Amino acid sequence: MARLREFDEAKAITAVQNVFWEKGYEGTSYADLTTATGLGKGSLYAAFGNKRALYIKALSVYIEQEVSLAELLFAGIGPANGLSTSERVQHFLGLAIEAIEKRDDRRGCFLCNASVELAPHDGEIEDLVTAAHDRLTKGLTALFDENGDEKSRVKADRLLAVYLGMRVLAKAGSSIATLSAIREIELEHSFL
Amino acid sequence: MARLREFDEAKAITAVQNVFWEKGYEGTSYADLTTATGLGKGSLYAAFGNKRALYIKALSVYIEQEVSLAELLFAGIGPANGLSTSERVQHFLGLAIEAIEKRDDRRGCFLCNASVELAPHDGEIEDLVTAAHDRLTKGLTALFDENGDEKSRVKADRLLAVYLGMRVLAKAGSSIATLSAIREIELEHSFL
DNA sequence: AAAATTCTGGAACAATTGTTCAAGAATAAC
DNA sequence: GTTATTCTTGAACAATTGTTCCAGAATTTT
Repeated sequence: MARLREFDEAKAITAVQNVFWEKGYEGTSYADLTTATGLGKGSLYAAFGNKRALYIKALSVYIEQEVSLAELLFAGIGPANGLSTSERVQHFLGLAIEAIEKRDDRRGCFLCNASVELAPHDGEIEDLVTAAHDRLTKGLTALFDENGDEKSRVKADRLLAVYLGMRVLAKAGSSIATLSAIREIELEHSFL
Repeated sequence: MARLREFDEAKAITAVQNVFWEKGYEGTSYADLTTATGLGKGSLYAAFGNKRALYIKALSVYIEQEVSLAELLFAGIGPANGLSTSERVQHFLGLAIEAIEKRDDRRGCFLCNASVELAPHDGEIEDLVTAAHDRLTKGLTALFDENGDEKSRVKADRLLAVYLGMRVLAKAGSSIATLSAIREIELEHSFL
């Protein structure tokens, strides 16, 4: 043992996450990351490695946080306790709306961004993204299964597509009215 | 008048389009573009301008081509003549599946890629993307109107979201089986 | 053929890229 | 307090970035 690490590792990767989330992988320079974290290049490299490793770390943390929350939502655990199937789906799609509505945040879903920008070119990132999608799909499938839905799996896949599509529309500048209307009709249709 | 332009302008922007489509805006260097077109930097700059102008040009051409085709499909004109509403929607969503199935092409939809990477940061590109989405939505709305659908507009927005979501899933590595199943259930649900 | 004009390729540019490394600061163990 | 170890900062690095510019090639008009 010797000199202790001065910076908070978790805060650093949160800062890194925000930069990649906002600007994408190629749009982010290592200088952006040192600025955002307030660290020297040496420290960042020593702690996490190169730019790609940093991105993978940030994405992994994002997935672990957001997908876990979604799983709780789908399962009706915690804050989602007592919510109906429809209400849980409503909250899920609401993620895409609230980011715009409440936070004026057009960074979209980091997972979705990674799928578009990097998954086709980087096998490791593809695996991360695929695993995250699988967890979401499984959670949604179980949710639909609660109602004895026979096509639970396909409906789960389709709902994930709707969610991702809404995220894309939000980045493209779709209005809250449009996004809300999509969610509304989606809820009507899914549970006839 | 003096020396004539030696290269084919249309071929050049097609080459440029393919590079941006494959690698994204930030992932593409001007050197990539000169390599792809076979032109010197001077020629490219003289003919089209800087990197951003080149991207906007390539995106505009893509939109004009693809959105026009989609409009014909929705309207049942040309190759789509005689197709039912359901069949036209099937073909539309098929765009996301066939790229993978027939061409093993994971570049996705250039318009969707632009929405994710650039629309939130570049107003001019946002406008292009929004206009394209509007044309698609209008075409779909008219299609649903043929059946006297009262919620044609919202259904159009929702279908666009499904399409974009499928494009994201395809980039993320979703199987053809999954994508096809999504399309199938989407067709069942949309026309009850 | 000469002149005028436009195109072409690539050299040149400063700025930025991702990464490495070394010199010094800070702390734990002795 | 000394030693050993780890951390921190930032200088240094070669490579690449987007862009400009110029010398020469090509073509039309005179």
